[in-house]
Amino acid sequence: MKKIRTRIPPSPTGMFHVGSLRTALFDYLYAKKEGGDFLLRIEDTDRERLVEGATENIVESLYWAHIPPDEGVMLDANKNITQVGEKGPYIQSERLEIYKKYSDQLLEQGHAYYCFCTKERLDELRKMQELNKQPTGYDGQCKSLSVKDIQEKRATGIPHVVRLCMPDDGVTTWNDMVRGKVSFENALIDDQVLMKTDGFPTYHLAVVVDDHLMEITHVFRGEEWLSSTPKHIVLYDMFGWEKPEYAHLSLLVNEKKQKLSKRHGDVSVFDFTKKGYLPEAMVNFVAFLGWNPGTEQEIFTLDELVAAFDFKNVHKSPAIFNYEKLDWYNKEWMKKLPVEELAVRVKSFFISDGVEAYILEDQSFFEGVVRLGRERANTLQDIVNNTQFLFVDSPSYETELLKWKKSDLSDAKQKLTQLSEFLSTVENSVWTEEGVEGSVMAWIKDHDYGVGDVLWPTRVALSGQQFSPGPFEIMSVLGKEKSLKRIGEGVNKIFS
RNA sequence: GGCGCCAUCGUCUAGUGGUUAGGACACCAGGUUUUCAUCCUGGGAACAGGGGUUCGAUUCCCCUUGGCGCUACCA
Repeated sequence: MKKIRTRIPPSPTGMFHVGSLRTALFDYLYAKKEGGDFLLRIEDTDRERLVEGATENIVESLYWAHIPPDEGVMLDANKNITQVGEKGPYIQSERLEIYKKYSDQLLEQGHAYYCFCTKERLDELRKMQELNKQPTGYDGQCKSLSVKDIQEKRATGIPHVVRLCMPDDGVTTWNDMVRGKVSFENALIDDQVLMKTDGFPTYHLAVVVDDHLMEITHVFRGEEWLSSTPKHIVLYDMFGWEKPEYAHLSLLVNEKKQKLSKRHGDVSVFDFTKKGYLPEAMVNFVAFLGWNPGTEQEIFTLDELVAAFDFKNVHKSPAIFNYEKLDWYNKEWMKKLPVEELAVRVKSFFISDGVEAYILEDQSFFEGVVRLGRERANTLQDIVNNTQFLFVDSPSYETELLKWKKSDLSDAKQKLTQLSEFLSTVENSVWTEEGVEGSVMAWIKDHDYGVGDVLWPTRVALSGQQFSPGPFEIMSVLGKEKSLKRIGEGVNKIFS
């Protein structure tokens, strides 16, 4: 039984895309499920679109999502980029002589030919074809060049590319893991450029050569590759190599059902990490785009996904990337994570927001903050946003806010004054959420006060906000001293 | 234009010839509650259309329509 090997081959042309994350996740899940390996290969053959730092971003995104590669481009102990494995290099720009070798082989065998056509001619050709409503594609002019012509042109240094010599009859068919039988007529397929004038291979040559040399058994990729698959299959046959299994995954699309692109909103993994989405939520969400476990379970850990994953539940229609559902997953995961763990994750968001690091050293305070912040948060950033009032000296708010429903401010002042006196008698040892709640509720009952008449102004005095966590939660986080200070300030705001 | 892929609630989806077409998100209503959130209960909401095949089609086949993808010396 051959070892299963999958791979994610991103181009470093920008931040790692959520669609690539989903493909990578499926690669990872399948490999892990089958006891195989998952590799990362960097496909940097387009020299013009290279983006600095993109490779780092790709690797870091994979690690962030907890789906690190087993082989290929990886991170070392110091978080530096490194390459690990016997089949390297795993960065295509470092493999140029390999592609040259195979390109030459194709040339020799007559499966490819030199093409000296200029960009201008090609543009012109395409324009004419479009004008005449003909299928676009190379017209094969250089295919019939004589050996002598070729030698002359090469000798004079005219730039050339190498083109694949597609068979002009027959049908290329394969059995796709998600789509079943797919066929294309060879005659309709263009003589694809394999080697560019700059000596770099195109995707089509490089991907086939590398997947073969790296012993990739399963190729999972987006549906946009469906129509170029015949070219790849033809190449495998020309080389006499064993073909991998293909699975063309449905596209991730936006509300307008178009391919997700950065022109419309957030599409890179980094966009979501910086907003405070958890990798667990992101992975969980993205796994459910085009796949389902066949049960009604919605929340899955990575390990559970590995166990449950099966291609028979991968389906073929495109999936809209639904940000609201992502929020829900993130909220669920924030609830599910232990508070101390969530505190670790959210810490940097507080720091970025300007909270002094030493304040967060107080573990019980910080965890209290987090516990209370996550109740109303969809993201880590939300936790920061809705707990800001806990970090200020005194919350600022309109005095009117202290007024509860049909009650009035002087009543609020009276209740707060009395409550303050009572609270100052509460022992520090009782000053927990439950302790304060028990004491205060009993006190309210003893005085036969309306619960809202007391608790509303108290909560507002503590938080300064119309909507906030409950007063007992806040008091337990703030502690007795600060709580009494805020209630006192509330009293002073009201001039009776 | 050519080629290809796709088609169940608004969204993610279950369903593989016989179901009151199920769940989740979102939405709406009610309840709990000191606010908001949580939580609980309930509700509206879908098989694109037309032909076949069949005793019977959401399910199988064909056509139409619609959406999308590819059609580069980009991946």
